Amino acid sequence: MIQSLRGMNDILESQRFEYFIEVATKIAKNYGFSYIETPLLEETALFKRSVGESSDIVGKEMYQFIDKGENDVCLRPEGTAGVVRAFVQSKFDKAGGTYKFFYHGPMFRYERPQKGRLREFHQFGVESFGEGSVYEDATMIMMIADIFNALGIGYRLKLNSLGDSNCMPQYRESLVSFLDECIEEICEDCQRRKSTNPIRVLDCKSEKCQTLYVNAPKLLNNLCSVCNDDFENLKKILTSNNINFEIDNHLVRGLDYYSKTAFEFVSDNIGAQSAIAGGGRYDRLVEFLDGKATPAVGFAIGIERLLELITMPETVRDGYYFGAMDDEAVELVISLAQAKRKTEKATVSYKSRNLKTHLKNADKANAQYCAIIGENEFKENKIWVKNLDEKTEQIIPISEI
RNA sequence: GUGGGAUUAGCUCAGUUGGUUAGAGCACUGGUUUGUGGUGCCGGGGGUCACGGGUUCGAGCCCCGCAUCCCACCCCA
Repeated sequence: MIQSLRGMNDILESQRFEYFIEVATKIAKNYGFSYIETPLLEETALFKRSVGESSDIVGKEMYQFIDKGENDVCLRPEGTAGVVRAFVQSKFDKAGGTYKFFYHGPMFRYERPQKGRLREFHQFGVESFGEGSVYEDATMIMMIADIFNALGIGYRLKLNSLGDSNCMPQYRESLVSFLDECIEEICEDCQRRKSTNPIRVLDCKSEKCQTLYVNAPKLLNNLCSVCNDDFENLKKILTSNNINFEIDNHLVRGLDYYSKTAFEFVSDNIGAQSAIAGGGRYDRLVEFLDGKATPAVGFAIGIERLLELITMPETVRDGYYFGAMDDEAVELVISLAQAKRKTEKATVSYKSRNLKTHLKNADKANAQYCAIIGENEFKENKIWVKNLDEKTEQIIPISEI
């Protein structure tokens, strides 16, 4: 038997999946976002320059290969880079103004699979270009909160600010000199991080490192006045809109392009892979990808991780089930179902059955009405219709069904 | 990439110290004295015990390998 590749699943819980897309799409549109779809395959350089070569995603997790035209390409490991590429390629950066996109689709990362971590997984994401106000950051967070609330998903929101090109380099320097002082005591990973992306040491899982970093310079204490004011405003607007959050000094997003606001929504009910949404501001990325400097902010939601957390709406009976009790009436009920489908859902049994079996089948099919032609009805050109919710039934002429 | 656990029917799982023809519940399917479902009763089909080797008179059970899933690390949505 041929199996799907490791970490790549068929989507069989399609009702939950569809319902999530439906709810998230509706809310994103309410916030003024419109749908964008970009290719699954992109030039490898796109991700090297945006996500960053120091990240694990680019460093060791990409499905990368040389195609038949000798292009170095890879399956997208995340969604933002492609949207930014499309934004720049379409010259929206030069046109100016604001642009707001949402998307959903598969992402690919070659990782060891476990619960909540697949090699092909699906994200719903949103990107906003041209809006530098921190209120847009707050709006992003409120949009996610709306989506999760609509789906009945509980969460905790972690918040941090990474600073901008003004204060971040300075902070990085003081962090590196701090690391130099305790270089002998920190773990191997952190020693490597010191040169590749020092900020990431803050997120180190080693207890020993974390004990040492208690005395490390704090991001939030080193923000410039602009970043600090923005962060204060962000907290204020979230509070006044009843969004609960916790400040997490160690929240460092794993992609290199983030600056200023960084946030992560986590769930305590799905195991170790607890991040269900993450995002932040990336004001420099458009420039990195050869566009005109444009402020931007976005987020992504991991759909598979949410699926089991979604509270589905109660299913209601819907449509018709048609059946016949004698072979000679089967073709007639097929025609009736065919006509009914112009306006409603209709299923039909191709086999003649006794009434009890038809009712069972109609119930299983979750039909609202069970419409049956038996011996008597067939003679009289009538059909027996039962409302399965109200348990009422009537016999009506076939022309009236 | 590292460490640990698991894998028996479509699903959830039993299966004794290695010993005839591998079981249950659910699901599916057929019937159930007169045409009434979601909740009665009786029957039926369905298994290369993940896969490949090995030990043994004999392996679902013991050993080795491998694949996948799960858990933790790591990473992140």
